[in-house]
Amino acid sequence: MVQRTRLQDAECPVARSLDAIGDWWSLLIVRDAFDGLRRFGEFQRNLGMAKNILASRLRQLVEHRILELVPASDGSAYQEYVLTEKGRGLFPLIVGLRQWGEAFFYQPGEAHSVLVDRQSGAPVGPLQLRAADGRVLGPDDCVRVAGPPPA
Amino acid sequence: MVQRTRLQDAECPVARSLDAIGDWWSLLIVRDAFDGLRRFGEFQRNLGMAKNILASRLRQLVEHRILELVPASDGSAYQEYVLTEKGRGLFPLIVGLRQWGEAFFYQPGEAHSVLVDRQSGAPVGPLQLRAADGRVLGPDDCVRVAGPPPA
DNA sequence: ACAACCAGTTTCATTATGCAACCACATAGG
DNA sequence: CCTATGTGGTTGCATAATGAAACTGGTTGT
Repeated sequence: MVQRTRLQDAECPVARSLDAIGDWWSLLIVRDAFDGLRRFGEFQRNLGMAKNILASRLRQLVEHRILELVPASDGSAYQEYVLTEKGRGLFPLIVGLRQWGEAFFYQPGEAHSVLVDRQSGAPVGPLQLRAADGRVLGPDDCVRVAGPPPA
Repeated sequence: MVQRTRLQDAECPVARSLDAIGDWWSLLIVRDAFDGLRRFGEFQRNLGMAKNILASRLRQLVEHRILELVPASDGSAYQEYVLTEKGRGLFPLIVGLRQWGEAFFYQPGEAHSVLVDRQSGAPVGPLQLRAADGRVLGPDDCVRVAGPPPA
């Protein structure tokens, strides 16, 4: 079992998120879930990870309501792990990881899988943060400020 | 030292990214760096983590060229850790973690820090992935496809 | 010169990870 | 019905990562 709330600093949403998915395997499992994997064995074969660790991570992800167990879609007596709404909320994060990896870990011309828009078949654009008026914001355009005192 | 390339699956950019920043502390250090922290002691006090672990993480982050060491800005003989361009590229990821945390780990009305646009002072909008034509894309609007065979 | 501070390293105990073997139940074949 | 195989785990044990605390060596303030 993974420790929780290691931070005095848990009023920061980033820390709370990392507490749930901050270990090495969890996001890879979630990535595979976005790719349509559902069964214990599928995750295990695709990730090549130890079964006990996978079992433990899946348990955590279910506890955190990122995945949920549903009856198998093929009619067998087994169960499947599927993303909840909360789990699907991780989509921008997975895309962020992917785009950062693409930008900084590949030689120009080195092959890797790409994310494409289903409708056009064209690669997706970069993740963007925008201000209320539509300006795209970079790191220097933002500040973190203390939460509003409870109105 | 942390193991590298644990995955047969390293042709996936998500896996390469996680190999660099997939442990618990690294992204919190990067978050603090975005907030302007630069010195060993600042990170250590703010995160409350063991000094040996912090030293090891900072070393990794420097090796990965996410942080770099520069002479201290206050003129002292010490050094400071600052984000490189690659490190600054993690901005959308940190924002993604923050927004996911805000959306799913707080009760309505529970206080937390917020990210605001410097110019307007208003909270930033949600991270968005867009298609080439500007449509906002969700998880179901995208597919991962194998990288183009080297043209 | 001396005390406090800064940025670590070292040592050692605790915890997590990973491999391999094992096991219960489900399904498939004969 | 009986057996063989696949699925989805658990258990035990070795190894690796983590963490707390003490220690160190250079720096700074007085």
